[in-house]
Amino acid sequence: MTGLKEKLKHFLELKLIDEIVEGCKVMSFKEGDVIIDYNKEIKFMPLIVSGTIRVMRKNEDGHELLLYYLSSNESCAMAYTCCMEARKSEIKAIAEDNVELISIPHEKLDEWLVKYPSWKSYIFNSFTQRFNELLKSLESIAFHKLDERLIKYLKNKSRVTGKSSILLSHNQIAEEMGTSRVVISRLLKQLENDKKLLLYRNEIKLLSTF
DNA sequence: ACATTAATTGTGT
DNA sequence: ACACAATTAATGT
Repeated sequence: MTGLKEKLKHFLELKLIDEIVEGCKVMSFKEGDVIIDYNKEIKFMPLIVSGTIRVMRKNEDGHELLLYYLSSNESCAMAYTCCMEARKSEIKAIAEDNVELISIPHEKLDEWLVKYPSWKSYIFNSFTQRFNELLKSLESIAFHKLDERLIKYLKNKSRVTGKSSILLSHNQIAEEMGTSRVVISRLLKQLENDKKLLLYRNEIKLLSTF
């Protein structure tokens, strides 16, 4: 708990940190646990202390695709919007590994927004960050640059796992990106020919040139 | 050790 | 996108 204070110090003011430590619960999740599910009321906004969370969204045709990852000191922009009006969740959040997070009661969100400038800029920053990400992927989709999206996906995956090997089948990658397996296989093959990575069964090794 | 089967990956149309 | 071939891993005998 003391280490937690240290981490928050860098971007939140002290009085706010005290309030967080006083009034907020710390929750733990194991790999694969569902933290937030579709159509559930979101009563807490998560602030990740350690571990990483995968945020998914279901399409009209029932297919799930990956929105983004959340790791240390990040929070969920989607959860925030839902919390404010106590709306039902449009997303699903799954623990990618063991996760510790602070759950912030939704009553506090408004209150802190006017009370603490650092909270306001923290929330604002995480929104613009997500917004820019979405703009970039929108651009990629508009120009059919699936290869760029795949590269970002792989980089992301290796960042959150901390490993240069990605242990997934082409099919799982395709599902998370909302495409077909064949195109992923072909793109990966090209990347392998360009000496960017090595392909094995259920494993992709990223090379230093990646 | 070998055969069978299932799952993953590669490729052409 | 689809179909099929090739490869690899898993399991049983």
